[in-house]
Amino acid sequence: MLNRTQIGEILHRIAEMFPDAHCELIHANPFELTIAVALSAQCTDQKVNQVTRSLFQKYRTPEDYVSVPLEELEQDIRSIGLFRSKAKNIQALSRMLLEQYDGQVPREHEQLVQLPGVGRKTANVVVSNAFGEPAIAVDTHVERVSKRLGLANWKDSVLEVEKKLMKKVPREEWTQTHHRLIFFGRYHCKAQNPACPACPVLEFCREGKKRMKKLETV
DNA sequence: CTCCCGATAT
DNA sequence: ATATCAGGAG
Repeated sequence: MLNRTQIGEILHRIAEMFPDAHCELIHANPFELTIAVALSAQCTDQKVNQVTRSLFQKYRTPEDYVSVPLEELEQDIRSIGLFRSKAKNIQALSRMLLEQYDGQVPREHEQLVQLPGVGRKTANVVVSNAFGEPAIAVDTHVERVSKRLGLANWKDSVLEVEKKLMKKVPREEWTQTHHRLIFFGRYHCKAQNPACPACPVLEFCREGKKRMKKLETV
């Protein structure tokens, strides 16, 4: 549907819209980033930052997370949701870091996804934001935006969406593009009430045009 | 595929 | 009341 030129124009306009898109999870090192991303599943970045502000003061190393009872860590992250599985994962992840990696977060994607609670998306966020390795992490925003715009198909899995985006974008722009698509999805092309009437890429968006027609009939 | 789950927006 | 939020594991 979309040709090379159109895709380039779409990404260019989104880049102009959010020139300073970046990781909004507050962190001071790769370990904190890994914890923050693991906590961010089905939860807003704002809420994660609210919890990690105190969490990262109490827990600074993998040893710190392992040294408390599971129930205590659960209470410390309870307000984030999915807190039982996340607390268990964080302790197991910390143990694995201590046993296999001398307490350091590994730099390789292949090793990161072996950590409990770390899947493909989280690993991509860590390698790109903490270690400078180009990656496109497909989260709920990237998936929704890509499918609405027609950069991917509605039936595509998140892995298929990631592959299609990597093919359409130069490798050295993967991480920036990833952040811009997140900002675009979070602040403009939102899940509920997307701002189609004020959208700079409406002319390329099948879903947007469809939504505009529905607005006219009302 | 379902389950995990509290907080917030709509 | 319901949908959604930087998903991952079983």
